[in-house]
Amino acid sequence: MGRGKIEIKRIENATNRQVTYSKRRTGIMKKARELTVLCDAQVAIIMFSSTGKYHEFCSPGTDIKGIFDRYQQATGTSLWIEQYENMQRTLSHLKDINRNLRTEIRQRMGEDLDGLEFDELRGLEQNVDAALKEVRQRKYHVITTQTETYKKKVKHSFEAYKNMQQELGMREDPAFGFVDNAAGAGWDGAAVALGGGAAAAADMYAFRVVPSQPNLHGMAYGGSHDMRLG
Amino acid sequence: MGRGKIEIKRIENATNRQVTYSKRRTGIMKKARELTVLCDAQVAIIMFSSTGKYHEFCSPGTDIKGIFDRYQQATGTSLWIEQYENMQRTLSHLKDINRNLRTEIRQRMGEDLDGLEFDELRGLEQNVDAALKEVRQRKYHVITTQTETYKKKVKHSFEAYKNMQQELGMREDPAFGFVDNAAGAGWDGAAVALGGGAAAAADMYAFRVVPSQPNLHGMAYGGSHDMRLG
DNA sequence: ATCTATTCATAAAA
DNA sequence: TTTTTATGAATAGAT
Repeated sequence: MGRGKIEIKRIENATNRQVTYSKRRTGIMKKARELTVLCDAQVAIIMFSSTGKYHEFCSPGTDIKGIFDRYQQATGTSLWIEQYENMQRTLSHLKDINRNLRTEIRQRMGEDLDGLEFDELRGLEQNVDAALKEVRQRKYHVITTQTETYKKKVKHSFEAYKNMQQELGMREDPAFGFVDNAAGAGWDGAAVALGGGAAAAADMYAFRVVPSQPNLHGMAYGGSHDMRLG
Repeated sequence: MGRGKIEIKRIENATNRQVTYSKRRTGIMKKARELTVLCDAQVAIIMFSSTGKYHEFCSPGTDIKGIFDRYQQATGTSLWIEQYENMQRTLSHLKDINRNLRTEIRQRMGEDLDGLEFDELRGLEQNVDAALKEVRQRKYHVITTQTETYKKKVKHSFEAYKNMQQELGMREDPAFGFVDNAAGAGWDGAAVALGGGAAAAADMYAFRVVPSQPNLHGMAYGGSHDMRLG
């Protein structure tokens, strides 16, 4: 059908290819429309040219999605439904897990204990007790390290100050002595601040429950767990 | 194209309609295949005859789903992709939450504390300490209730026994006395068992950390949290 | 795009 | 069904 028979193989000339695509596409669409009317059929066609241009045909009375839905039903081999249902399952599984995790956290916070058997309560108590010991040990370690660091800082700074004082005293007039004393008082102040810190640290080992709830990694210990799904 | 021109309208004769559907369907499929090869295009066709019979064509190198996915991208009108991506987002959000919850639980168990600041540690300690008090209180309540129940049971049973003994003593011969004594020993045994329970209860308030890890709601306190996604 | 010479598709018949 | 064949439709290459 044309001025000569052509071999069915890729048309190398890009222009010819594009022209042929246009003509034949129109032809197919027309055929599809005729089939739809003549035979009372439903047809959906989606096409992409080699240049990425997109065209579609769809029988009137439905749409591409409608035909694809029917296609999935007909084939049984659901393309997306399967994936979709997999995701649904995964999602609900994750939600279950999250609910359990929240329950565990609440129980570890001493809430919602009504449902627990005695043995479970005993296990929880021992576990929380062990955890408390761990946390205290870690806190102790941190405060020790921090105190050491402060001590070193102070010592270093104080030595720097002494050196400076000494150098100033050796080659400057006595008017600087007053300034030096003031600097010394400043360092004493730092030492007092450090002492305050140590006192606070000691205090922290007391079993004090304060209303303020610090956050850890964005989670409020003792607060409500608002990381649920919207 | 045939022995006579035909009008493009529904073929009323069912047989003719079916025959025409068959022939024209074949024709369209052939055209589609040719277009695919000649023009290096991607084509997908889905058809349903008026009798519900289903046929498809798809360019080699892809499948219906592939073309449909591309179609959705091209049109922007995401029929299903939007839903899919929503679910993906929800899923990854849930996973994040899950991870955070696990972290919180681990920290409440005294693990993974390295990343915590001092203030966070202090908050955690106070929180866990408060939780421990709650758990102990609850355990005490449970054990008290349980003990009361046992006491009532024993009392009730003992009274029933006494009544029986009395009745037997009143109208049966002394040979039953031996049997009654044996029954009494049985009740003594029950009392001893109860006493053992009470002793165990007292022991449970000691800060004992045992290797055994009871489960609560299917979750192992102190165990690994294996409720993660597969 | 539009125009033909050709080839192709297919309606009706068998 | 499939095959045949006369005929209308589609289109390759030219313009």
